Amino acid sequence: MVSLKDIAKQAGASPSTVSFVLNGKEKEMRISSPMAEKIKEVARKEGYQPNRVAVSLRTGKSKIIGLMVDTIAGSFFASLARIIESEADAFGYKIIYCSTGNDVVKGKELIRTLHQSHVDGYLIIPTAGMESDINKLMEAKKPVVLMDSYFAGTTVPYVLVNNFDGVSKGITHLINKGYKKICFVCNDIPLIQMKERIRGYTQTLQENNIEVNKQLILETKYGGKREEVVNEIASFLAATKPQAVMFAANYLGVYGLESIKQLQLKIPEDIAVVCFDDHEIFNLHHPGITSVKQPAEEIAKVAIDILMGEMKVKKKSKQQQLQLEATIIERSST
Amino acid sequence: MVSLKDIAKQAGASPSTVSFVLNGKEKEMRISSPMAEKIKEVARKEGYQPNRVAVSLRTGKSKIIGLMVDTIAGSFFASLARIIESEADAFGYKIIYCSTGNDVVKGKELIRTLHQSHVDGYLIIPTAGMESDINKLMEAKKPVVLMDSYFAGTTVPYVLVNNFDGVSKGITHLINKGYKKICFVCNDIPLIQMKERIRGYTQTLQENNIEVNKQLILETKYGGKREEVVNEIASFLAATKPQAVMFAANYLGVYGLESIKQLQLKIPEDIAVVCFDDHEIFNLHHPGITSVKQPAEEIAKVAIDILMGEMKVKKKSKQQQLQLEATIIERSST
DNA sequence: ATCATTTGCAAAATCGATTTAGTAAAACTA
DNA sequence: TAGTTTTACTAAATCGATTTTGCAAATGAT
Repeated sequence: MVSLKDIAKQAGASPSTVSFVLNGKEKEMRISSPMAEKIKEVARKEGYQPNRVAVSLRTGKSKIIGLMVDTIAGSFFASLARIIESEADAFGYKIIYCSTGNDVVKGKELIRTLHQSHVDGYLIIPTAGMESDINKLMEAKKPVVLMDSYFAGTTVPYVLVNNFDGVSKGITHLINKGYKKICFVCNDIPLIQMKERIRGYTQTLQENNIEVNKQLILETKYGGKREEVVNEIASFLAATKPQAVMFAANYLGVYGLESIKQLQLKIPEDIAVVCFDDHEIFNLHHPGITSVKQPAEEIAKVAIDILMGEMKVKKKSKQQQLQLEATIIERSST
Repeated sequence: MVSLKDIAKQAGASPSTVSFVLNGKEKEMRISSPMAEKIKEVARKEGYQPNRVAVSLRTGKSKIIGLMVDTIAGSFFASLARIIESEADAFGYKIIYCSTGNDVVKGKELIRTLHQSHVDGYLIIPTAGMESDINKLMEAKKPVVLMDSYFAGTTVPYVLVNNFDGVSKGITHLINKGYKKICFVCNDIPLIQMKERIRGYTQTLQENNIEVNKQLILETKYGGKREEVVNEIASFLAATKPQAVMFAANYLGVYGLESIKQLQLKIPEDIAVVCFDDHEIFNLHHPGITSVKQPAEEIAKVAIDILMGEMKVKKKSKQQQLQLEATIIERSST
């Protein structure tokens, strides 16, 4: 690899002069234009590329953003990742992905690794138990933006869908279609977004003068085996016999469809279905499954914007904590 | 951040001594055990973590592997990524993901960025036009392993499914079920794996004494809009009226199911379906779609193994270029 | 003509580790 | 006891950039 020193030697200049010129400080450092031209010429000819590791060591900046997610396989992540990558690229930043696999210990380790690797900023989809680590990052003045969830009462910036309103839209849609006995299937993730979704369910029913029956809420174990969850949902639906069901997450919807298939129920005749968070499968399924779609692209864009503000790459956004609107996609399941 | 120098000061030793001890070279450098213990004690107490950037600059090693894929959203990638990450972790390596979005220019840029970031090794799912860049990496003696595809006639190590045999298994399965008029839907990616899949189709038919009719092969444009491809497949199937169809990639299968839905054909009564490369949707679909599953986990493991061999982290694998067996998953579509 | 500025660049310090070369003191040898 | 070897470290060079300080030569002011 050709180094700055090599360029200096070839151009008959000192390394400092070369650095000034190639970093656009020739005016400021009053380098003569013949000298500057010579240096640029040599650098171009030799295809000089600065050693990012050296730059990072000296400047303390890596131009890299760490993106931590629970699982890299999810479809929500997939839609986020593409946008985040291209948005970051526009600011000259690269992304390092890593997944915690919903393992707190691994999450802590990863934060440490990213920290050691001197990433300039963090985009995190937090899992339970990460609050303290994230607070440490904040104390260390590291730019952090959370996505998909957040911790109540902190000043950590976040961007996520309005979970309460999203579920409310789904439930309202069902009520408007005439369904009264509506089940809700969620999981036991101890994060705020799930609480919000449950609140969206109960409160919307109340507002429509429908009595809330706790028996109609199923809280499945998060991380449970697919088969077990499918069976759990099946027996729940068999026992409660609702007119409609709303699933609180797309994977629950996918599992739920399997349960419904098992029970040989017809959608929407025997049971209407709505799911929070869209999935390709819902579109392809026969009949199509009505779902509440998260504004993934917008979330990604806003998150990067806030982060760039924190990193002083652009001017700071006024709003650091916000919830974006979900939209309902009507298909044939309701 | 606490640095090696700080530890040295606190322990009353020189930075070099601290470095020796913390890198397990105390014997070799005959550091006295009281001194060594003191240093370890201080390092532990202060929670010292070496600055990876500095280490990387000095040693030229980053303990990072670059993983380049065409798109991060694909399900094949999702299954690969998890395994690759955990396998690499076992060797103390981290993964940087990046996606080319099937853009040759972006791919070239990314290789340069990774190179500048001093990644120790490359795992690449190559796209058309990357051959020269990959050859350059090989010339520079960089450890590279290709996945999912390869370039004929080069010595670049690769791991992928046996595409020929995989398709052959699918077609054989259809023939055994009694289907004779079998269509094949593929795309125009100019990569070897697609050629192999087409060869798998034609050759298997021939071996079973079924005449190959070029009219029964549809080559869709890769990267075409979903709707257009769906319509293209629909009119193709309407025109050819086959007893069975095999799709050469899982996204084609997904699109194809939509086409079939459009045509209001019943699976498998009106048309039997097999797809190369499994997808969650095929399991959930009613009826389930028979597919040929790639051994994604094995591919990931073997790729990492070869790469570690190249990087001299473990002893070199004997075989550097290999194709793994696909397995057929029988569902109700055939 | 003399002193003060400005110009144009180079020297050297720095980031935080690793690694080679060097060096007192202790131990051993003859 | 003088010379050699071993022990137990430390000093300094190094990786490749950035950035502060320094310093002749040219220019300007009086």
